[in-house]
Amino acid sequence: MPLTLEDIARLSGVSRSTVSRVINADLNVKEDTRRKVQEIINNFNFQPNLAAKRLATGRSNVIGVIIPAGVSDLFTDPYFPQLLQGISALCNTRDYSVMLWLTEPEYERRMISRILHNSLVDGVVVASILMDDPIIQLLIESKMPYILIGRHPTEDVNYLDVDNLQAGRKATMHLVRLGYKRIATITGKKNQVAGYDRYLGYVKALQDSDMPVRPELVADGDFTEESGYNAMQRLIMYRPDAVFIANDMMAYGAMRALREANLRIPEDVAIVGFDDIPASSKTVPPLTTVRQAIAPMGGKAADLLINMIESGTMTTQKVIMDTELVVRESCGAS
Amino acid sequence: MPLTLEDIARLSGVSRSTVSRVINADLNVKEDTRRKVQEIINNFNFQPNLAAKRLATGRSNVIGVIIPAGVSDLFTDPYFPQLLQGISALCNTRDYSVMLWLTEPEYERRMISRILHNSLVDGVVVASILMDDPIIQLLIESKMPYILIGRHPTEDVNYLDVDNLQAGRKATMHLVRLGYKRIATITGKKNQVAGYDRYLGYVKALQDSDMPVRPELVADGDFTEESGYNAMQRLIMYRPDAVFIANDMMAYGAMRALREANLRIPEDVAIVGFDDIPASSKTVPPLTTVRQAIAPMGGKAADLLINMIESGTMTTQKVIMDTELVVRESCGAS
DNA sequence: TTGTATGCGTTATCAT
DNA sequence: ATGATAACGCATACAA
Repeated sequence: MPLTLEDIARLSGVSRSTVSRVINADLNVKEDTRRKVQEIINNFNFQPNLAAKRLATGRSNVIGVIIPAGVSDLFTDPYFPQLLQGISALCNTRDYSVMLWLTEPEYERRMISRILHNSLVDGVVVASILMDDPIIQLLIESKMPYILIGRHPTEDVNYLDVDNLQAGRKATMHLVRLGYKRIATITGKKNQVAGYDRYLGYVKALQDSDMPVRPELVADGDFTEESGYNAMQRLIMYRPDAVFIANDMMAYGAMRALREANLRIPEDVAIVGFDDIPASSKTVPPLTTVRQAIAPMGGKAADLLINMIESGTMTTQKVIMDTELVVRESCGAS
Repeated sequence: MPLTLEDIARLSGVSRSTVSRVINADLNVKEDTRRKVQEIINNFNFQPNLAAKRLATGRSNVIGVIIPAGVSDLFTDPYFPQLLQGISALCNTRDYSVMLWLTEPEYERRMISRILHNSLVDGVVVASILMDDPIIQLLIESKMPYILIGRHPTEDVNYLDVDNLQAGRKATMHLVRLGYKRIATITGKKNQVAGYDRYLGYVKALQDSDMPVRPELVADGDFTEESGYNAMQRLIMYRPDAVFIANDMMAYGAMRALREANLRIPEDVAIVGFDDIPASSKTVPPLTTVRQAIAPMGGKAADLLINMIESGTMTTQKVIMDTELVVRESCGAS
């Protein structure tokens, strides 16, 4: 039912090829006819059929975003919305569209394999990969341009990440400098790179300060509020005077546990979180936390991916984004 | 580079059409050859080119989701992630993919028009529409199957929504029954249907109870935490003993304002929110709020849309989802 | 039951 | 500078 190149050609008295040239800004077209054709296009609000374009050129101007829904909590953590926002905004500027897949673990492999081979997208951004995720292999084999959000230990893998290790170190170091002696940590999932690296940063800060890493002061969580609450309850008996917590959601849980135990923040226990999600400036007391620029990271990822697509190159990229420690009352700042 | 039907045909010693029949589960194919072909397909992990399929059939098995990013706060409110989750999960079950557009106000019209005409998607879900949104007209004119999330006052428009009016009435009525006399409200944006309808529900509850609607007890917000905080500060001087607040984010802001004014919840001021976002069971005190099933609503919307697409009908649909009042301590429940 | 031929709406190559 | 024509990979009407 929609108009085609052929229709526009007939209406403006030229051939299909000329119309195509006008649309693709080909220089070999007389200014006069260009204007004439463009007017018809505008009048009828003609939009070329992208499926046909895809078939003819091999490119769709669509990138895929794959979010393994099982990995993190899509509902409570604004991480993914922000990432999507960044990706989407950049795609708008470069005339790309985004295809979104929230993959469920049970279908993940099959679905990924479909995505990589059915030619719907020119490249993919894959968010929140596990350290040992098998889909990496599929990605590499597929020859499709891709970029991971989240560092990956393997060689020859394209990724983009915040410097979780440095950030974890910086956050813990802040507590060291403030004079805390029994600094604990609540970790994220250690099979996720972010969880692992933040934990390593904590360890490194203590080692660099010649302080012991006490196993009883390391409590594992899984990035959810609930797990932060539980982890803090386990930690309390070991009397930490400060805690570095691998994300803000868990920090809220930890604060809840401290409140229930009638411990004051930061007088009895100081807290540092990670993410600076919007609510963190509104907690009581406001949370000291590491700010990572999620949306810009998404934009950067999409930009790199589109560059790879358009240049046809697949050079390995490893980009590390900076972070910033936002100091608030939860660890004693005024 | 990827394999084509032709390749598979050659490899399995049949014709292109037979392979096509196998893939599309056509009954007219001998079980024997079906198995043979299927095996080749599996061995080579063949995936048909969807652009070509789209071109040949006129259908892409892709639906679009359009979220006007200007309308609400994508980052702090889990509404959109949940909606996306519901849509995505349903699409997985029906073998559809989703294309996501977060439209920015300045480009919105042009972008929508492109989406509706470039044949990338078979239909669209449009979230969070303004009451007077001009894109409705574009939708109707385009003849593309669509469904709005959010009631729309115009006739002959397909939408799906929670019953905001009933829910607002139910929430306010709860406060009436508990004996509160000076019940205030903090509204959402009144040019969004949800904001408007929840406000109407508040008014209706008071009228049905022969209580006056006092203008000074109505404070307008815009669904953000900050606006809830400001609105509550304005309300305090008029001494409300209870407040119905049009969403949970604003309720958090209001609770912050009350805390700063040294007013106790619910002893001095009782609170009812709307959304039951995950954090609402963890506030102090836990928030009484209206729960709407967002993800299921997204799934339902996608289901309806796909039905429209596959049946080729465009009958007007108006579906209203139920809500549930979750009573917690913020209005005096144990 | 299977194969052949045609068309879907573009782009791209080749003439003119 | 422009037009005719052949792909692109699939589905499908028709023939066998």
